[in-house]
Amino acid sequence: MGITKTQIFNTRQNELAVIFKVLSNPARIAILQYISTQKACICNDIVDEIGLAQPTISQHLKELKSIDLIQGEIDGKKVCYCINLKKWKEIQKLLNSFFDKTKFNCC
Amino acid sequence: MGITKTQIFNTRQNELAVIFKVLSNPARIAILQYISTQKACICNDIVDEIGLAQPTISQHLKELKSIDLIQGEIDGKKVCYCINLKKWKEIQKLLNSFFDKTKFNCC
DNA sequence: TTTTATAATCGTAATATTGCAATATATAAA
DNA sequence: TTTATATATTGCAATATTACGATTATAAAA
Repeated sequence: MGITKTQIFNTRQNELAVIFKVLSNPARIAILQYISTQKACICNDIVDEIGLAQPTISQHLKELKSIDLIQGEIDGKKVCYCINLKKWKEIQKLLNSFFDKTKFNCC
Repeated sequence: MGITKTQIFNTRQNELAVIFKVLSNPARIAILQYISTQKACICNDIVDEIGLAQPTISQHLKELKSIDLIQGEIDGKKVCYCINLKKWKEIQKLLNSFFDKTKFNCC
């Protein structure tokens, strides 16, 4: 088939899967790391920094935005991308909760 | 194209992406949660528990095994799947390190 | 207004993922 | 040995993802 059967899982499970999916690409990991190291709100040097074409980067940024992990502020003809600190910490907490709640009663 | 350009990213970035990819499916999340709630080393009631066909579950288990997140011990004609506690904690630490190292100097 | 620069969107090719039926394998029970 | 049960593997159809060229939209600069 090719389509994930989200209907048979609960909201939390699907939510976790979506977050993990957004993070499941090295380009998006690299973009997040790069954005976070910039002192000023540096924008599409991302294209120069990462070795991918501009439409590709733009698409990855869109996916990161889809879960609010980053925000883009328009600054003239440039767009300034920043990590959404609130969401970032929220997600970290959510993932830790997943890892902590999974118990090891077995073997 | 359709292929991720892993060559242009570093080992850590690719490693993180692979871990996130394995976790990026609600069936695999559900399997991990189910395995972890079982007191005894219960095996493939997983198929009955999750609403997916046996070959599909088998494939998901294989992917979870690919990063050593679970282990399967053969017990007669059954196989007993358990979470690999060591790896589990290792991955949690790795993800936290990723989340912690990402700074917020921006906006 | 025209040009230039920046970033988003569209369309598409290559490849990956999801899920399942059919089949294979392996072990236990009869 | 035969049969039944549990799990893995194979092959395939449907769909998703990745990447990029071409194009479009927007705004600053000339």
